[in-house]
Amino acid sequence: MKPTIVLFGDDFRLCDNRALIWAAQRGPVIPIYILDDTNLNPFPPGGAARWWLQESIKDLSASILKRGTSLILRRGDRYNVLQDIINTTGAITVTWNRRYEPFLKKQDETLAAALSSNNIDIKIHDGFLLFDPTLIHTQSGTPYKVFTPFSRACLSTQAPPPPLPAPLKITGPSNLISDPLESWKLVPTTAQWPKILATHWHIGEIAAQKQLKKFTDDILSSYNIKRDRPDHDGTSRLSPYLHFGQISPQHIWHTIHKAALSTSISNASIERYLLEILWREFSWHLLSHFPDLTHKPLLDSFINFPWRRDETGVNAWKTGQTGYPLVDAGMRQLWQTGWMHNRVRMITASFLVKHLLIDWRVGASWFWDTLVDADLGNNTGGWQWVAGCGADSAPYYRIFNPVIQGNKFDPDGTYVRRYVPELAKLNTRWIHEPWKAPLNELEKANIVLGKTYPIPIIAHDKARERALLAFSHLKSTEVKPVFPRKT
DNA sequence: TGAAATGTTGGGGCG
DNA sequence: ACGCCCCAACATTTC
Repeated sequence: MKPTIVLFGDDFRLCDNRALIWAAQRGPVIPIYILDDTNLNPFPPGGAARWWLQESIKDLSASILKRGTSLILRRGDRYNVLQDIINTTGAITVTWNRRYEPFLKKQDETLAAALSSNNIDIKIHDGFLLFDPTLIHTQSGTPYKVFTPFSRACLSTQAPPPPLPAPLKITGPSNLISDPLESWKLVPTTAQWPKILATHWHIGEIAAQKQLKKFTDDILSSYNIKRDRPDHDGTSRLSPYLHFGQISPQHIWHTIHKAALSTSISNASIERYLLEILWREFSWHLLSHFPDLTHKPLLDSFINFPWRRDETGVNAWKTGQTGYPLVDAGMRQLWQTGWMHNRVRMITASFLVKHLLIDWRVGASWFWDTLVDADLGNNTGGWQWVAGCGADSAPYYRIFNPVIQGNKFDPDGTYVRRYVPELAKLNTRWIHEPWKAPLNELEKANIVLGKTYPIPIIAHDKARERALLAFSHLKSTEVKPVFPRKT
């Protein structure tokens, strides 16, 4: 029996890895990960993601080794590398799980065509999304551009297949050359930040499953209430695992449904979480249908929007020095931990786009570089949503007030105090608006505004007024709202 | 999965 | 008993 080459991509798992499981059932397997940085990928993984990638490769290597063979690491053009392996092993079949990042998708299609023309059998499996984007569409056959009907369509179609167990044994040739992972230099060896990130995360397939269990056991029951509270650990924190395929969305989907049956978890929490998973699905389906969305607004009216250029403002935003405690806490959480609470993502993004009138792509690219869960579908969808130029997105006049949001979702200031320690001693009354605190209150807390903590780089009411004016010019060309159809 | 402005209501103080 | 003002609480509309 000739070996089957399993080409790993964004699927660093054995469990429910359909390409791997399919190959292992047929016979010998050559699992391989190819780092292809010879190409012109417009969205190569950023710093934080490269760190997670490196750790994921280590984890996958170890677990494949336990099952009986080795993960082969190679760097270079994917076609050339595969041809080399094919020539030395006599393999005639290559399999992988489908990818959806526009550039990678195209690259995979080219690869499949090239190998096929050399009489290599290609078998492509699914597992990154719950539903096939070509199968979820409106009655007229067009992609959904509004979330609610999209989610309804997902929920009323055939349920995703249950996850498959990991292959017990993987056999394969053991004489293949593999690069030492260190030689790829995915992460700078001298930098401090990877060490700091490492204190916040456990990476790997087992870690992903543990996190899912922790979520369903301890967090899910109050998800509906706590998911908006950055001061609580109320979210799933599964995003990086999901992005790197250390857990499949099918696995999550079925686990959540099981939890809904066997425990007293409220329907509201279950439904809320499933909707969040479907937002991911929505973003990816849209990106799959409109591959330009990574750099082009869905709404044409935004194409010539006069975004401001403001190096100083962008820098204050990136480093968490805007003078708005909640915004700064979020941006610092991002830098320190490679992750930011979802509500705070909306608030910080809104601040950049609406208060500072900076192009959403500037923010998207910073998130892309710093998030361990940097995910082209979610990131693109999220930023277009905030900017108001995407599908079913926030209207232009929805401008988050960081003070109100802070009082509402971080009422004790716990989150701000954690990430903006220079404000830690400030009375809760002023924690989200230190510029209004009486001088003696600031003194008591050892704060000198403008020295130990910045004065707001822009006044909220002025910024709001300016944004409303700027965005209101779009109105005339805005897409008209859809009215209910006559039946 | 906003916020601010504007409108409405109703209870209490008071002449 | 009544009208009037004030204003908080809530509702609606506007950005």
